Amino acid sequence: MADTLDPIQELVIKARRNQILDAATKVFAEKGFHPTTIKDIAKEAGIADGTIYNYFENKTALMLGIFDRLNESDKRVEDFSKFTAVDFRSFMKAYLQHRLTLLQSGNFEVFRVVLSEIMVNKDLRELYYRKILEPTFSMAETYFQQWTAQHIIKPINSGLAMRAISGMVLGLIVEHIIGDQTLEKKWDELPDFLTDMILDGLGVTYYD
Amino acid sequence: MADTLDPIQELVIKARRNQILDAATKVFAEKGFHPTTIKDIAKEAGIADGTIYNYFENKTALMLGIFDRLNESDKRVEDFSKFTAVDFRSFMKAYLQHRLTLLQSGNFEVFRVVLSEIMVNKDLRELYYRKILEPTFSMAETYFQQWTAQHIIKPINSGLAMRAISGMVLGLIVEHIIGDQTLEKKWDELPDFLTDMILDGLGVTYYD
Amino acid sequence: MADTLDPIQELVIKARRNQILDAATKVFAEKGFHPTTIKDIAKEAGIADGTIYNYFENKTALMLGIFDRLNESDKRVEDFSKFTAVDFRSFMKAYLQHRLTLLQSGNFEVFRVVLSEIMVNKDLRELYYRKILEPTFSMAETYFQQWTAQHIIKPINSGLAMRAISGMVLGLIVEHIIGDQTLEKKWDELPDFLTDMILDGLGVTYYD
Amino acid sequence: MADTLDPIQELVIKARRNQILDAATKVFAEKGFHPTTIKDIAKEAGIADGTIYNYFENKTALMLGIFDRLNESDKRVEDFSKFTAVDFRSFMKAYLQHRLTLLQSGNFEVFRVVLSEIMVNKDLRELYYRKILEPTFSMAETYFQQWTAQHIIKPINSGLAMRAISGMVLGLIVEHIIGDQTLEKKWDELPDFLTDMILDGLGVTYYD
DNA sequence: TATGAATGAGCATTCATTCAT
DNA sequence: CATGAATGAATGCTCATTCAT
Repeated sequence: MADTLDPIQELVIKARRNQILDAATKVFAEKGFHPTTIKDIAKEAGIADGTIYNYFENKTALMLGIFDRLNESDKRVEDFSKFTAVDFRSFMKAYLQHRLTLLQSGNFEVFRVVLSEIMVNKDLRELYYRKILEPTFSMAETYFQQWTAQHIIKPINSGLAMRAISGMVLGLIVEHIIGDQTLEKKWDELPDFLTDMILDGLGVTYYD
Repeated sequence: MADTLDPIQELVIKARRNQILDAATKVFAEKGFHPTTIKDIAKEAGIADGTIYNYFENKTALMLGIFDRLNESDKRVEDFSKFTAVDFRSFMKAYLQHRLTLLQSGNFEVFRVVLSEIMVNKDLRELYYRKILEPTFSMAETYFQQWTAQHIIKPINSGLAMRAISGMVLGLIVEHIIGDQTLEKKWDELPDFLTDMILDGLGVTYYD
Repeated sequence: MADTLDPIQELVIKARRNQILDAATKVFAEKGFHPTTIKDIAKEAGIADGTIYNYFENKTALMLGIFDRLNESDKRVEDFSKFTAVDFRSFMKAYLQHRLTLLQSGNFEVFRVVLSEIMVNKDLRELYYRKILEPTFSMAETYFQQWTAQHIIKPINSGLAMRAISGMVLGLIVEHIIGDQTLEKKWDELPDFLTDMILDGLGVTYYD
Repeated sequence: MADTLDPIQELVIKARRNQILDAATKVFAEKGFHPTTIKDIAKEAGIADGTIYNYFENKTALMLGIFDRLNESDKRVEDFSKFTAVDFRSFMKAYLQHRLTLLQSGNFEVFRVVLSEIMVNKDLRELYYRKILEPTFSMAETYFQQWTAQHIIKPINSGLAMRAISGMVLGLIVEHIIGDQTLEKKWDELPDFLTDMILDGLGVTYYD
């Protein structure tokens, strides 16, 4: 009858969805997507199997849901304008800091599963590209062009530069996920280190 | 009866294994690991389901097998000493060139599946780390330390530098896998671009 | 508290039952008994799932309910005394007319489902036999015996004759249900045709 | 490799299919189509659940299979030319005899389930019409027209006559299925009785 | 009474793996 | 060794029914 939901109902529904996604996140992180059964998730959430299907179309939708939540928490960050800093170096440091910290506190485990599935599931992949990668790239490129115009950075291919930097972050995360101990230990040093490396390069003189 | 195999037998076995792995590689690349059935692979290889189990313990072992073959072909490359170049810049360019070209010609699809599974499967992950990442890192670090000593590159944390660079390559591959069009188009420009970026940095002056 | 229901309450209940049965009839007719879910019916009726269980024991009881309503509307007709006609031929025509028209205007679809379920569900089958077939047969047989005594029809086995005739009607309905186009087109000619056939036979002479 | 099967293999497959269909027939007859589980059938057949799926696409295909077997056994009969008799009356008697006997010896139970499902399942219904009803009707009509031309029967609408007669048979079967005791007891008298009724009619004189 | 979220038993189907031939 | 039929455990998902509100 009513097209719109009682706002309280809406809250309850959101809470239940989150409860389920929390459980799914935890179990997926532990066992991976495919080996996890709906029963596993239901048990973890302390509800019946069937209840999950009142809130999610199917198992894949759970992945989507987790993905969306990651996405939401990302969005709050990804606005570069937040990183207002006096100079470019500080800006880059702040950005890297943020990006690399995001995954700590258990998020590594989720990201492991989500990224794994993204790589292999076309729908998820396209979603990830459209909702995250593309917007980020687009915004970042604008900034790079401004900085270039302001002679803050060299007049390089901003599209590639930005992809290289974000790729570097992504790759480091993957290496961390795969179990590299050095990265695990020195993760906090990365923002500083990478900033210097990106801005100044490794070469001993700038004309090398 | 015999502890050692007839060398001809051994060849036949190796050939059969490769035949199966070729099929598995193809089907995994098309459908992903979990959605692929043993029957799919058997059909692709033109043999019976059961035959596969004469050559591989189970489905996971097929993944391992594919992984090992990638590994083998990697090994032939990964020896940095091959990249003997007059100067460091040329060396870096050659290395990146090699690393980035490796995945072309259909290998992207396999790598997509293998990496996806590596991220999520503990055994595979450890194997990957132990057999590939760690040796590479170890060798690379040695080189970096030499270069530092020779004042070819700045005296930075060679462990992090090398992880950042290989991470960048890995991340760019992942971004490519995920479907980024810009990377697809400009893939060939990357070795040059990245070399400059890594050596000289993006900053407009080296003291910025 | 009260053993007897407020007559208004009773009306309300009857109305609600009918509302539900209307919905059930419609959906059963469209999708069949087993494929139809309680939710389907509730949605069609514009009420909640649970409400249905305030009026019907379970899903089967809905079938029973539909069946009973068909039964009721049948009863009003099945009294042969209604078909008072000057002669036997007119009587038979009127009866067949009535029987064959009964299912038109959407009732074919319901009957399809009900009959299908009757054939397979023991309870329903017995109910159908006890409440409909047997009484009808019983009444019809009485009439046949009268007609025989009055030399209106031949002195044949009235039990078989009557079963043959009603069987013919039933069979034609089933053939129609199954999708015979000829019957669909010529349905209206049947009363006349069948009457002649039943009374005069197909043989070219009566002593043939 | 081989497109054609080893003829022995083919026999084995046919035997296994029949074994499964025997079991399915039995259990369907006992419990009806929907309430029967694959496990029920597998248990009855003495094989594993999964084995059934090596021989049949899905549960519905089992119904189809049963239907096809009924169909086959029907075909051997339905050729009217078999019923060569000196006169039409003998012919009709032989035909009815055959038709009504066909379902005895346990076949009633199968037919109950098959017909029930036919009424409600569109695919099955169309199949039944196309493979059985239509060909039968078509052949029968030809015969009726011949008989009419030979003045053996009255010049009536042969399409309707034949549908009425086969409908009568079908309806009597349904009435029997539903549990009518009279029909059960007098089933054997039907061929004679119906023949007379069809040819001579019930009316006391042919001009009534 | 009406609601509809929660339940969980139940089922069709899949598929890795085995093993007799 | 090769085969492929047989296996049966495992799982995603459905849906009749209940019951707290």
